[in-house]
Amino acid sequence: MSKHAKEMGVLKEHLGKHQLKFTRQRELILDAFLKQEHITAEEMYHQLARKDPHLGLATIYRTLNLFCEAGLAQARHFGTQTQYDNVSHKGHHDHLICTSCGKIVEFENCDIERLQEEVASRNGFTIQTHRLELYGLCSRCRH
Amino acid sequence: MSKHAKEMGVLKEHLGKHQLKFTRQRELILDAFLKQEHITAEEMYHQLARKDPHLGLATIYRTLNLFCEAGLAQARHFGTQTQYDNVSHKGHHDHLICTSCGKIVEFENCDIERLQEEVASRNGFTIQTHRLELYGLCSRCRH
DNA sequence: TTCTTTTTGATACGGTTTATCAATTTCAAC
DNA sequence: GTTGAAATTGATAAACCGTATCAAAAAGAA
Repeated sequence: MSKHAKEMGVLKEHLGKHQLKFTRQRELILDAFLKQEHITAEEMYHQLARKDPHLGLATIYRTLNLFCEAGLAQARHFGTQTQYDNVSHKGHHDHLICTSCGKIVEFENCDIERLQEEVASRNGFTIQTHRLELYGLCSRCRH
Repeated sequence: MSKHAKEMGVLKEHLGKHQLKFTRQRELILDAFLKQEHITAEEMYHQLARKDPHLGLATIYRTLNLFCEAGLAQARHFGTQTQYDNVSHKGHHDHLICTSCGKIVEFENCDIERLQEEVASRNGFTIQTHRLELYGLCSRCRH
């Protein structure tokens, strides 16, 4: 039984529902993806080049977008690149980002999440996921 | 006295401090920008094409970025494009986004903002801006 | 007006992501 | 296990957004 059996199951269920196929590449990419907190397609391309030198960049992009549709990943446009966040790994985490040095601090706050639910239900929405990013200066860069 | 005298003053002060010049284009773009809640460079390009067919896209980008530096605007990567938000117009607004039909509802919530400040200061950060997006199903799409 | 500095507009460019398509792989039906 | 229809892959071309470049024009102080 694989380390990522649960997520592999989520993927297979999504594939089944959409007449898509389970391939060696999709398995390989999911395994690598789940070891990360967040990663770009380019980073994953280089990382997997050792395991499979013929794995194409387009396949990485396609597969990471597939993960988003399956609810396993979440795309986040950061600067000029797209970060793919690992959603299944642990509870959702939000980001504090220093606009000067790029430092990223992850955090979780139940109170904020509860208020989000409130806002959503007040507007008739059911939340599936969310994204919260706070941009500012870290203590070092403020001086 | 123009309708946007205050913001025009903010711009002029920024220009003065940085040895930059007040131009017809900057005035034109600021006037158009302040009438919007948020806009992309491309949208503004088409919108202003009627008033000044020779206004270049590069100038729009440069000027909107200038507004960000002056604190009048705020860039936000939304989908593949960059949205420039009108900061002076009113308080920051966040988004509720339906993942099924694409409907977008804007909202503001002081309690959430206060908690954000708390999280930031606990981590030694000073917030400059933030971004909060809630993804889910609207009442119509849930059924 | 003059002269220096900044800005503009047109377009080339760079980096990221998607589209294209022939060859390959999957997988359900035999 | 073969077969065959349908989906996927890999390589690369193309699209897209935003920035850099640079000669010509405009701003603004002297």
